[in-house]
Amino acid sequence: MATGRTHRPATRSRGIPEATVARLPLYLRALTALSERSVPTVSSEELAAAAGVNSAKLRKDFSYLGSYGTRGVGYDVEYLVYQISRELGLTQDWPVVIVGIGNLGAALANYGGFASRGFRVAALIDADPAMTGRQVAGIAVQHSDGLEKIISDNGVSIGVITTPPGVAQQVCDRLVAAGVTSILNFAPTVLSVPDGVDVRKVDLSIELQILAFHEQRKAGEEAAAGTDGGAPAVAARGESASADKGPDGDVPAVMPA
Amino acid sequence: MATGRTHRPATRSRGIPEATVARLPLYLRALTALSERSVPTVSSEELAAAAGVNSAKLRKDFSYLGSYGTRGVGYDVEYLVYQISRELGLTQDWPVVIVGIGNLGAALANYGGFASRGFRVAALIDADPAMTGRQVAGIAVQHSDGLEKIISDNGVSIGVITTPPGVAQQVCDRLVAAGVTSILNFAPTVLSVPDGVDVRKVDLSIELQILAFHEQRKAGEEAAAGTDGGAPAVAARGESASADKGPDGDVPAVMPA
DNA sequence: CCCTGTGAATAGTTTCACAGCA
DNA sequence: TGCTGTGAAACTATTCACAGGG
Repeated sequence: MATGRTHRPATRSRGIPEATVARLPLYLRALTALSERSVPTVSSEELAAAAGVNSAKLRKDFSYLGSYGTRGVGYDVEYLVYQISRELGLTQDWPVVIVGIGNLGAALANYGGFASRGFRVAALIDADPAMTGRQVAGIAVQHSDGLEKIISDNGVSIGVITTPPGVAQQVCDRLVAAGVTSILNFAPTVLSVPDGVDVRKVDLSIELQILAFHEQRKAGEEAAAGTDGGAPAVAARGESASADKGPDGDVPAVMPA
Repeated sequence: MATGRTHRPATRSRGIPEATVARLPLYLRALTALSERSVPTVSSEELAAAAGVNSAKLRKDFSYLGSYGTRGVGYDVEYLVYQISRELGLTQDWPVVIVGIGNLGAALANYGGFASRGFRVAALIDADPAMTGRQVAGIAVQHSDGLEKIISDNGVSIGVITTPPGVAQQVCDRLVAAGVTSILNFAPTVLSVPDGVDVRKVDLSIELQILAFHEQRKAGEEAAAGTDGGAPAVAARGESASADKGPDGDVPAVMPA
């Protein structure tokens, strides 16, 4: 696996922390909303509130991009929209393919948030011949036989996998072999990819499980409180009852790896 | 708004780090697969590979749960499945409602990963009268007028929001008022909730944007043929605006695999 | 003054490396 | 001997608090 090789000489002129990168889209969305309301400038405090983070964090994040604010005033909304877009690479066009057109694939194809950023759904691909030719979100579904050609004809470097888990790895392999170097995986499987290929995963049930964990803590917390009969207290072995967890509104997206 | 508690006791007891909690579902999935293949025990090295993490991390994670392994041997698969399930609160039944039955809501309703864990879709709710009564994943969609009654009748404490962003906050408010204390939000909006309510969000376009960021770096990388000479003033100061990307070193893969 | 930008302090996470038990 | 469990070190991220420009 990862082989610890390359020990980056720590050259860090332009090294934006992962945690910051993961928040840039958040700021961008908030800024876009302000822009649509023709708000000209915004303070770190206001923008932070709109993005759901705290202002010190936001200022620190922006400091990695450069000094784009004006002391005593705030940030110019349009300028910041542009800078963040550029930093994220959204000023260019990213053709994307979605493989596996079930409900989830269709949901993604219809999702407005893609087109409004730099993403363009170049193709929808499915292995089921019955799906081929069907229109989803105004795009004709193509059969997976042509996957390689579709990738190279469209210069696709980002692929989205929304197939059943059983075929996700082989779809992934084909995507990578065809030239895709970034994959967003919705299938509940661990994908293995060669060095140089990025994978991010979104796992629907993991998020729920994390919520359940915290929910359970809450339930245990009100120890003596006789709540409704809806929640059966599971009394396993010697339980701890003390649970403490900073409730916390701003948990970033899915999970930085 | 961190308000809430000052700081946790922090000492020993039962404070499992968030990062660890977020990985437990991953381990659980890998273990479940092993269990289905009737594998009796597994070493940290093997399990880590299956879950896509490194073994030191996995052992550290497990050490927060207790000492469930056997030195020189590994972990008992069934026992660990049980322990993790219990820790995550999956040994109890979690009725869940999904609000907003578009493609995404339907995808979630059909998602097998829920039922197989402790989650049960108690109701599908939509504001569109045309959806009411329609069957999705074998469950009849109910109108949102009855939301409060559905929540309390079923003792629901976890809600999933898959509505358009414009109505997400009001749906959220109603869920919370009706007693929901954990929310999984798929709408691209920042939800505000009272203290004590957990919100996690899954944002499809954010993930793509993060990929685009790294993808852009890769593309610019070949330009950096010249060795990055002496590190410029560490301060990252100066060198403001302009200059499209002065890409440098590599960005490690998001997920070593 | 107000608000940004940022060093310094703190908190949280990962990795190392090895003691110790089956 | 082989593998877990865990302190300690290294690294990353967040928060504080204030210097300093507008």
